[in-house]
Parts: sequence; structure tokens; C-alpha cells
Amino acid sequence: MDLPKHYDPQAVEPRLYLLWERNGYFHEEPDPARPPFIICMPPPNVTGRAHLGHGSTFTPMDVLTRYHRMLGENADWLPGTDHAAIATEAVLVKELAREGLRRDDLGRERFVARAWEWSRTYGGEIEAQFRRLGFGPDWQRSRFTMDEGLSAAVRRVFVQLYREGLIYRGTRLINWDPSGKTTVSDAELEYIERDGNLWRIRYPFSKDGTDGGIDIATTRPETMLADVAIAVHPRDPRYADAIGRRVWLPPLLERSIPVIADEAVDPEFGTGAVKITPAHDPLDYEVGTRHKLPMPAVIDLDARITGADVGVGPYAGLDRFAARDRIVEDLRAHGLLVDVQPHRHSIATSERTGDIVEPLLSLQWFVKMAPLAKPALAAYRDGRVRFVPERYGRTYEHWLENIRDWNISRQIWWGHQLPVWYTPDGREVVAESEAEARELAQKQFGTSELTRDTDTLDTWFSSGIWPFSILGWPEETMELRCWYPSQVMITGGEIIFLWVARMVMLGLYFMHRVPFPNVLITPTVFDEVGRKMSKSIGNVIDPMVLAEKYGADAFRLSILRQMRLESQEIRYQESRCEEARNFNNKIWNATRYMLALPEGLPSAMTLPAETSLTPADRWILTRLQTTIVMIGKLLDGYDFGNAAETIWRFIWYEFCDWYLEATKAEQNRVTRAAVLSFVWNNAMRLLHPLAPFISEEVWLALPHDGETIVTAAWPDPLEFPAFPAEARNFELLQKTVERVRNLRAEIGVHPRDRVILDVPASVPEALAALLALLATATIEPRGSAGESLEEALEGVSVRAPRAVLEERYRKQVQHLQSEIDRGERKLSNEAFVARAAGSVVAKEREKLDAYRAELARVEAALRALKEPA
RNA sequence: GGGCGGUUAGCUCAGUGGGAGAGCGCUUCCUUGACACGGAAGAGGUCACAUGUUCAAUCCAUGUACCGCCCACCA
Repeated sequence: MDLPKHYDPQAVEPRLYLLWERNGYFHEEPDPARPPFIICMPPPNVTGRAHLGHGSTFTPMDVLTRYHRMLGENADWLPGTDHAAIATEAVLVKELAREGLRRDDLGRERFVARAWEWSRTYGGEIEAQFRRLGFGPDWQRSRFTMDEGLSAAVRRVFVQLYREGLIYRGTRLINWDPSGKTTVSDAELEYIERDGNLWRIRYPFSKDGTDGGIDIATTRPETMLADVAIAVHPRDPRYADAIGRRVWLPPLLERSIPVIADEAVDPEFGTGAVKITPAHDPLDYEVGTRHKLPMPAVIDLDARITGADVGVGPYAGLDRFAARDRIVEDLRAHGLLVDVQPHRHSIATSERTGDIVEPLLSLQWFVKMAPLAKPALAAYRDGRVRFVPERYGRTYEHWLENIRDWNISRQIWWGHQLPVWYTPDGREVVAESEAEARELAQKQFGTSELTRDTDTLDTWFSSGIWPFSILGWPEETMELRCWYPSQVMITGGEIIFLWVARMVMLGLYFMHRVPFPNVLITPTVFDEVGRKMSKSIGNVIDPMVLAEKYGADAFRLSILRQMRLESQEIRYQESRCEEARNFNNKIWNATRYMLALPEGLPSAMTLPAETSLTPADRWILTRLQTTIVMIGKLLDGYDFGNAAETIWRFIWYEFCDWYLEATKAEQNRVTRAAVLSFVWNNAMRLLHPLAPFISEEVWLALPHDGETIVTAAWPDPLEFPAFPAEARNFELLQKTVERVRNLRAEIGVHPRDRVILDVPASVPEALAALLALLATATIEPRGSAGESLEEALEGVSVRAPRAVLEERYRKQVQHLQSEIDRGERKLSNEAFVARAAGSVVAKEREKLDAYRAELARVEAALRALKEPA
């Protein structure tokens, strides 16, 4: 064999992936005869790129799908992409701007065509990146939220919810993103802490200001143009006399507004009096509704001051922030600005565009959430939906308990256009197609002249039905029957509201079952000092670069090993990739060793007769069995970090460091090739879900059944024998080897020079031979010592200068004495003996006895040393 | 303001009611016929602080400090 000394993932990974996909290993058909294992991929933005976050959510999905496929289940990972309405539209608008165009210059049809083109051009990229990372979803089933089938499902859902009274159109206070020129849902707001000012402003009782007035505090003076009242707390003595009076509205002083009392006012904050602007503030909107106040607007969709509803004097047409400055200036000039204080507060911004969101009154479409939330809460409370880690369930619960109606209409063009039409006199017709709408309109309103609503739906509307829409709903497909619900949803904590809760609500409503029984929330990936990855800090790590540098397997292992069930963050260190690359190299070289064995590997994967197995064989088979059981349990519990750690330890520290070294002993020559290939084949299968490429490459190079490891069977611990008692003997031998090596280092023996060991005759020959090999020693048989193997091995002594041995024995005596003291102290404590569990006390006694016995032996050795030979 | 995490070796992090662990980094030795992307041997920690529960606390409870995440209309 002439394999390179270093494993080269770049030469292996793309080649194997191509093979897997071509041969359709990731594809699966619904099969009611086998248990399903389905994962719906959270659809990434169609034009997005892979980032580290995909590492922590998509790698586990791939791991689980591969694992369950190997278990023989009907496993399929259903992929797809999302049209990402606002994000895509924003990019296109920006692109147009560079060409000196605006959206309207193009017109809806051409704009949407361009969006399609853009999605197709860049749409394949993220999927190509996922392939490079070894992710193996069933690409043949890939869906796009805008494709025909899913669009039809969206229309069906909308129409049905509308007809059942759960979708309505109404004028409500919504969040307006002035730069995206669209509404944004509550869940898509991002609150940012900012330094601003708190202005105190005098609202005088008389126009000339001679009669005093009320001071209020505000952070947004420009909205005062739309004030309709001043509110105070009903029991605030300072304002008791003011309630019911009127004050003049600065700075124009052209109209007066009432002073009202409302419990919502906090007397402690500011001046205890608050201006009420129902059209531009959520709380004020509630107060306004309670008190039936008028709701004039003064900020328009361009975030400019408008005088459409109410006089705004010279401020008309000004940008909101320019207006703020002007108004403050004018207030100051009129002596109505009482005070300005710096004030840190949080501002609502749009997650997508980053612009400061304006609360505005607007006629929009909404989903009534309360009736949908109730069953979704019940499903969580009775355990039909479970979160891992559990604590995220409370986040879900809390949000659903305080849910508000969901504004679903967006004023953008890229997305699912509302299936809503209007008659010339403005009556609405909701239908799945234009033809149906006309028919309906004719029947109900006697006209077929219709105009379609120009709005599109919130992106999350189509993602909310993802778990069943991608299975062909509303058609009754085989997929839908076998694969709904899926087994687990894996995603980041930031979209529990945006997505997870909505899938549960809509899944329950349309499919009458939760879309998944388990929700696994993966940790957020930060940089190594705990900062969010961001372009502006420049700490973004690109997984593609890592895959290029270290290999996709290394990248996957680096992420998996850092995952812990309960943790909410990963501080990602690139050095983890390097470690994993080294690990892969270790695997590669162990394989090279096996392939270079002079006797060659057997052609089939079979173990030698049990009686011929050596102590080392018995030990590694036992360890393999334990490892298989452990990894199965860990993967079943989504504990990827410990699963990765477990296979890592087995391969490196047990298989390579010990077993493989032991096979260099003469005694192992007969069985080693078969055992090596058997254990390694199993180890590769255990590793495959985590590191699919190298495991396949090695598996194919070894004796194996079948054409690919992808569809190979998961290792079965009952398929081969284990020898727990003999495995323990090997472990005692390991301890002895370590003891000898330690002494060698202390004596300063050159690693290649042999030391002489006096070995009691009661140590079995096979173990003595291993000891000679692993400790680089020459064995001198000596009279027997003790009965148990443990005692016999403890009797192994190294021939070394007396001073070194003496020093060592002294240290040992010291250590043993301190352990004995501790044990004696404990056992002489009456309270301990009386109250501690019997087993604990017994264990303590055993330990003490063992230490005493060992001390006696060491002291005897020490004495023997001092006696002249 | 509320809720939830975290604080363990220089760094990143596991872990357990009864003798403190890993990887990297560091020190020493070793190119022994798989691998220097390697092997062997080591050094290094009052487990944030305080109080309590317990025979026993790094682990449980309460509080404090600091770091972080999520939620919230405090104008």
C-alpha cells in the first residue's frame, strides 16, 4: 500500500458526496412498514449563505437522519428554501437604486420576475454549500416556499382561516418600517438600547401661558402634533384638580386637548403626566381606545410629518427627525421647553432593515391568535410538544399566553400575494383563485369586476405550514400519511415565536396533530470571547473556509464536540477544527497500518474463533460493545457533544493508543487482522453520522458488506461477544504499564532502551508479553506474589537505581498514608458510620483495607531495598 | 422591570452529594517499521463569594457580585 501520510479531505469529500447523491442514498419513499424518522429542514433563505449557525443546527439534523437511516428506519430529511420576502426585496430595491431605478419604475410584474431570476441565480448556492459540508437531505424532495404547490397550500390556508373567522381586515396600530416601506410583525422587531433625550414640555392651561399648565415628559416630541389628551393617574394628588380641564397643545397652540385620568399612567415616571398620541404609540392607542379619543395621524408612510388629519403648521413635509429638532427648537423659543435630560431607552427597529420602526394606524390583515394559541398551549402543557432543553418550553408558553393578533399583510411585492379581491365599492372577496373570486363576487355582490389586493403575506405565514405543505397538503399524499408529524424539530432559540409556535398552532389547526413531538433548541454560536459574530466586528467565521482548510468532517466534529445539552451558547474556536483534523489524520494512519499488515486483511468481516482471542482482543471487543451502547443512548438523547467525545476517546485513546499497539506483540499475530478490521468497521459506522466522509472512505477500504456506509446497518452490540472480566484484567495491565513508564521517565531511560522487570510467575504469560512490549521491558520471571492478578501485577518491579526506587516508594507511602488517614478519619466519625448509606460506608472500608494492604507491600519493598543484597 | 443561563487548570469547556477532569497551551524525553496533524512522562485549580441544609457540599437551598441571553408599552 502506498497511501499518503496525511489524510487529504479535499481529495475525498467532494468525490464521495457526488457518489452518494448520484446513487440516491439520501432519497427515501414513504414506507408504512417501518418506523418513520422525519426531520423538516428549517428552510434557509434561498439566497443566503451557510454560516456557523447552520453548523450547530444542521449538523445535528444530518447526524440524526444518518443514524436513524442506519437503524433501518424510514428516515428522510426534507429540505427546502425560503423566499425571505423582506430581505430579498430589500436587496433588490438596493440593486435597482444602483441602476437609478425605483421599484415602481419597474412595475410589479417585472419586479417579481426579477426576484425569481435573482432567487434562481443565487438559490443553488446555499444548497451547494450544504453539500460541501456533507449534509445529506433528500434533495429530490427539495421545496421552495414560492413554488406552485406550496403557494396553493398558502392560499388554501388563508381562505380557510378567513372563512372560519380567524383572518380579518382592520385598522390597527401596526409597526411600520419606513425604509422597507412595509409593516413588520411584533416578533420581527429588535429593540436596541440608545442614548436619547427626555424632554419636559409645558402644556399651558391658557393660550398665553399665564394660568400655569401641565408638564409632560417625552422621548418623541414630533408625535405631539397628534396628541389628543394628557393623561394622569386618577389618584395622583398633584393633578386632581386638573382632570377634566383642557390644555393647549404646543408648540402651535392651535387646539386644546383634555386632561384625562387613566390607571396605565405611572405617577413615578417623569412628571406623572403623559401625552396621549393614539396613532403613534401602542400604549396610547390602548388609552385612546378606552377613552374613545380621536386618533389623528401626523406621520406618513415615508416617515414625514403630514397634515392630512390635523393641522401641523410649518412642520408639514419634514422628516420625522428633522421635525423633532424643529419642534424642540420652537418649544424652547416659546419658553415651553421645561427641561432636557439625557435618557437611555430602547428603540424598536426592524430586524431586516435596521430602520427605526414607527407605530402607525393602518388598514391591514390580521390572524386572530387567541383561538389558535389555546390548543398550542394545551399541547405543550400535556406533553405533546416537548422542548430540549426543557427551559425553552417556558419561553414558548409565556409568548402564547400573551399573544397578540398577527399582522400578516406586507406592502412588498416579493411573496405570496393575498388571495383577496375588492369590488369597485370596496367589498372584499377571498378565494383560492381569481376565477373562484369572480364567481363568488357575482353571487354575493352581483359584480365580477374585481381588483386584487396588492399586499403579500408575511414570510412566516408560508413557513408556518411547512411541516405539512411540503408533504403535498392539501392533497392526501402517501408522504402526508406516513411522514406527518415529523420526529423532531431542530432550530435556534431565536425563532421559537416566529416559527416554532406558529407551526404548532397551524399544524394543530389543519392537521389536528402537533407537527413534531420534540423541539431541540441548539446553542447560539459566538466567537471565542463570547461576542456575536458580526461583519462590523469582523469576527465572522465562514464554515466553507473551515471545510476548505480542515475538511467538512473536521468542521462538523469541531461543532459537535462543543455542543452540550443544556448550554445556550458555543464559543467557537477554530483550534477545535485543527484538533478534529488531527483526529481524522489519526484514523487515516491507523487504517494505513492495518492495510500494511504483512498477513493482509481477511476478505470478509468475521471474528476469529472465540477461544483464539487474546487478552487484548477481548478487551477491545468489550470496549467496543460498551461504546456502541453509549453512543446509541447519547444520540437518542440528542447529546451530540458527549456522543462525539465518546467515539473520539474510543478511537484515539483506546483503539489506537492501546489495542493497535498491542497487535504488534507476537501473540496477537494470528487474530489481529480479523479483529482490527471487525472493530474498525464498527467504529467507522459509529462515526459515520458525525463524520460521514472519512468513515466512508475508510469503511470502503476495509472488508465490508454493501456498497456504502450510508445505508450500512448501525452496529449491533449483541452481534459479537464481550468479556467484561477479562477486559478488567487488561485494564490492570494498563495501570502497570503506566507505572513502569512513569518510573522509566524518572530514571531517565531512553525510550528505546529496555528496562528489566521482575515479574511474579503468577502473571499470565500473555499479559507479561504485552507488558514487555508496551513498557519496552525485558521480563525476568520471579517467585510468585499474591493470588489475585491485581496483587501479582502490583508485584511487578522495575530494576532501577536504589535511590530512584527509594524516592518513589517514599512518595507512594506518603500518598497512601494520606489516603489512609482520610479514610480512618471518616470511619471513626460516628455520625458518618451511623447516618451514611450502608453501601457508602462499606465502600469506604474496602478502600481503606485496600490502601492498607498496598501500603504494607510498598513498605516491604522499601525495606527489601535497604537490606544489603 | 421580569424571566433564564453562566462563573471549575493560562485558554475553551466537561463533570459528580462521599478520593477535582478533558482538549489546547506549557515543561521534559523520543523521528521505535500507522501517524511529529505523532508517542511517552509531567507541572498547573482554596471548583466566584457568603450563609444555610447534611454525617459529608465544587455539586442542594438562600443571598451577593460579575458576565451573557430572552421577554416587557415605562412615556
